[in-house]
Amino acid sequence: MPELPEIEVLRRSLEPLLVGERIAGVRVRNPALREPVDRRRLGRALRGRQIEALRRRAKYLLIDLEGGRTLVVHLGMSGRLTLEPAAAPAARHEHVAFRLGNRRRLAFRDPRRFGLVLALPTRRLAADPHFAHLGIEPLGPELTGDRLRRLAHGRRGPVKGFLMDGRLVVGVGNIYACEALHRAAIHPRRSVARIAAARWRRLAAAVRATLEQAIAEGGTTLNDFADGEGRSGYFQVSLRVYGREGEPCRRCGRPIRRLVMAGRSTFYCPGCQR
DNA sequence: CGTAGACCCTGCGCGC
DNA sequence: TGCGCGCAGGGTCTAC
Repeated sequence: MPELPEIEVLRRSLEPLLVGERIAGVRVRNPALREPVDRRRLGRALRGRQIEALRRRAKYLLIDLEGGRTLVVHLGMSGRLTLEPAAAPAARHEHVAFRLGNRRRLAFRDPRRFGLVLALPTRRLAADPHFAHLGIEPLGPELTGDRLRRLAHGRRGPVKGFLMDGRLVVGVGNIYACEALHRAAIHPRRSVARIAAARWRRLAAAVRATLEQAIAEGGTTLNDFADGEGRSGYFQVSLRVYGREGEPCRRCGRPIRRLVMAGRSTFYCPGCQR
């Protein structure tokens, strides 16, 4: 499921279905996620409380409850969060389930268990270690070419790693880093020390446009979600380079290449990315 | 300090 | 058909 657009699409689709509902109970089948789930704390923080709002910070989904509590969910690499009929049997890897009052349950499924489920006091979210170090939101007004240029000051590494560093800019994962760099015509290996102001502006615009387009296209899977199928939206997104090794660049026709950076597949066009 | 690599874990598709 | 390998959208920690 997860890069920022997928979480944002999930947030928008769940919001009308969850706001006003009450969490009747929490069931933890397997607490061994990225951090161990504390059954008692989670149950005590959530049980009986009504859901007031759904927010997002970086790739974290924030479910605000009455009484100043927030349910924090991170999907890791393989997490899904879906609404199921209460009577439906639990799917494989459904590690946590939130029983709702409307004969449904909110099911957290995550085969690889890189995800996260915890409850925090709403007012202490920003200071919590999970959030305190996070960088700027790429869809907000903070993301400008000038801001990126200043963030890069004193750094030398490749621009792809810079984009994916959540302490600087949040929400840009491996797929959309590749996509945004192609849109901006910048080579993923280019050092941030060798990017001038105009190129930074191009990159900021490309990141924003890439994420916004993915959200718009992901929105078409909303109905899937409401049906409880929880299908990924990736197959709908028109990717320019990711997963297209050997196929022609849609801009210049040269074959897309794949290389490995920091252990992650990186796709780019050798013809038009400099 | 900034950066690269290992690691956490399961499932899937591929070549043999 | 079965097996081993490489790969997968995230984040954190350690070692240089």
